[in-house]
Amino acid sequence: MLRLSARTQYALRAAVELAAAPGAPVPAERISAAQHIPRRFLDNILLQLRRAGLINSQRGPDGGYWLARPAAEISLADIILVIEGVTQENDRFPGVSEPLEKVLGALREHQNHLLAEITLAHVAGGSLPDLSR
Amino acid sequence: MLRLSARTQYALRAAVELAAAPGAPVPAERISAAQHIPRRFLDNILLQLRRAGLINSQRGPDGGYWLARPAAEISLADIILVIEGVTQENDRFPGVSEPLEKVLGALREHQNHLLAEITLAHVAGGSLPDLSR
DNA sequence: GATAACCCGACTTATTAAGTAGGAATCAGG
DNA sequence: CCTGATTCCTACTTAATAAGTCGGGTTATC
Repeated sequence: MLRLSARTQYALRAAVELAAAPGAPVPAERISAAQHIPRRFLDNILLQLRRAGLINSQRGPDGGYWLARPAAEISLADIILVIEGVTQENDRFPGVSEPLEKVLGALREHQNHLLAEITLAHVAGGSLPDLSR
Repeated sequence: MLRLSARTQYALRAAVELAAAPGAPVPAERISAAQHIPRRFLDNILLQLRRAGLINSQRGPDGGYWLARPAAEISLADIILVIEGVTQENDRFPGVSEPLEKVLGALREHQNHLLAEITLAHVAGGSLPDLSR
């Protein structure tokens, strides 16, 4: 079923936190406190997001992190993809069970579609698009 | 993201196999061969399905397993629920990330809805209902 | 040069997944 | 009532993944 690892959820929450504070670098410490994310673990995650080019960072006093693109141009799928990596598994459903592939495929497609629609701006702004589609 | 354990996939495939051979008991050995499922593991899974009341069994020669209800009355969700158990986790999304809860909720709901619609008869018969909803 | 921050790889620990093992119980046919 | 086919059941093993933790290094500002 649908399952997001703690790591992925943390990444999403951290990114939303950045989306909610545009303009100035946000230190990891503040994100950690606001979202209750273990500090060292968060470092780790932010590093991964930065390496993927989704966020930027600045060291030293008044340093911190900020989004590399406008919040409206970063989708939840972007972040999940970075954290979970490409899920390259094509399980075979032999014989009579073969239609199950279509079912799972449709499910994944819908999921990807929806997550690609929703941006950090939507979430941080509290105004989500229609979720029934 | 969407992920079904090997165990769950095996359970689905085994159930479809039963749906495709109504009337007579199907021995585990045949399911194992048709679906390439490790024999002992399959035993284990079928036992779980039986205990949940989804299938029946008969020991001895000409024994085997069969569906406890018509294939049209067993949904994929029924099977997944039995194997994965109730997923009782309500992760908190504090502060600005709170709307993420709605997003994940909507995703899960759509998933459950679709999986509750599709029955073993659909899959075994190869005629799936509209998957775009 | 002190302080505030990020940077980085490696390590640890707990849980879950995926199966395996060994046999006991049951049932049909001869 | 014996044999072989089959299910039933608990427990065990092994590998992978998840979820952090650790120890320090680097960079920037004042």
